[in-house]
Amino acid sequence: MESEVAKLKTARDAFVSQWGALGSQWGINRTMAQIHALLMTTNDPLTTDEVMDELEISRGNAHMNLKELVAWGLIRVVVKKGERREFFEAEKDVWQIFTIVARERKKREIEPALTILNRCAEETRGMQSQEGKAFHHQMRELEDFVGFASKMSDKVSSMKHGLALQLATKLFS
Amino acid sequence: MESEVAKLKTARDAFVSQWGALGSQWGINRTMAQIHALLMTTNDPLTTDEVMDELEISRGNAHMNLKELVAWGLIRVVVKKGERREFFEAEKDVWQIFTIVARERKKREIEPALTILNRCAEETRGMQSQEGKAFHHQMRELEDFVGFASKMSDKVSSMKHGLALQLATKLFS
DNA sequence: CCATATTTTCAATAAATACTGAAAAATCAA
DNA sequence: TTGATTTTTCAGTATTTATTGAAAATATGG
Repeated sequence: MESEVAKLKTARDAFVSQWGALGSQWGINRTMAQIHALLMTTNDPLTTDEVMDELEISRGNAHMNLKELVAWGLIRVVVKKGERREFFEAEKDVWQIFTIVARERKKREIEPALTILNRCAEETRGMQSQEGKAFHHQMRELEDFVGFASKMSDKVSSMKHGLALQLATKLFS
Repeated sequence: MESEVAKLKTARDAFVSQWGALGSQWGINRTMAQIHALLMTTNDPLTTDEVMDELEISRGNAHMNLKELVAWGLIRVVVKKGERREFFEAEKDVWQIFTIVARERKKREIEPALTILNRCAEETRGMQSQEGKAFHHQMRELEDFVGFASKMSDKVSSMKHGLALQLATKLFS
């Protein structure tokens, strides 16, 4: 019979590997998603070398992706007294994770779209032709909708976990 | 002075090109996003050859991406009487576009995540060690949250545009 | 200041993804 | 059934993105 320790290792490895594969779908690179998965399921903070060993990746790769995760706010640098090396630990609260990802996606996906739509709408304002009017109208429709989504994203992200859950439950029960 | 027709062409080209660039961020390939942008801002349905000419892409590329957009439901095939070729036209309603994209993202991003989380949680159920319990707990937390997001996505997608807007407005005003 | 540990950078390379173009298959009208 | 038109497929190629590994830069303790 397999020991609990071995089973846990298997489960964690599966999680890390598959979360990494999912990362691609999310527009996050595989290694970044794997490191995040690893740290989310590790109690003690890890060093760069431990991450390298665990995922069998190069130092450069580990370093770049750790820094990127820190920049997102999904992991933190931990300093241990008497230790020269840096340690990394993940934010584990799901609502925090969600709001961080939502904020990042808004920045990358929603805001640039708004900029484009606004510019295209402005440049075609007051056009006389049927074609021009139709284009302008379509740009405005998209702009309104994306702008609305942007505001919704802000509102939801700024809520506390409990409140959001409560609200949603009431709404849809 | 530039004619309105010329200005419109410039605006549309900018939209197509930049919407395509945005597509990458969204996990949609550039050409697919460009074709979608082109058809969203064109009144009359276009043939494969017109799309090829407009975007300066190969037949294979145009064909594949048109079919993919049809599979998503973002564009439709139109048959004109007396015409042997197929024409394509885009869904222009923003709420429709949103629900289609939301459904597709749920399928690609949320459902596979749920499967992974559920399996990892099940495989570590009842573990005795501190580490095992912590892992199991983290998987459950993530599973609950993602499951909740999945339900929310369904509910919102099934609403009519007006209703969703009204609801959201009331909520956040 | 020196020796050593650690972090950071980045050119070269590998891997993944998208695109082309031409051939094959399917469709249609006569 | 034939020949012309249109759609579909896909091997080869190009482009983009991710990763390596080693050198350079930085930080630390003595």
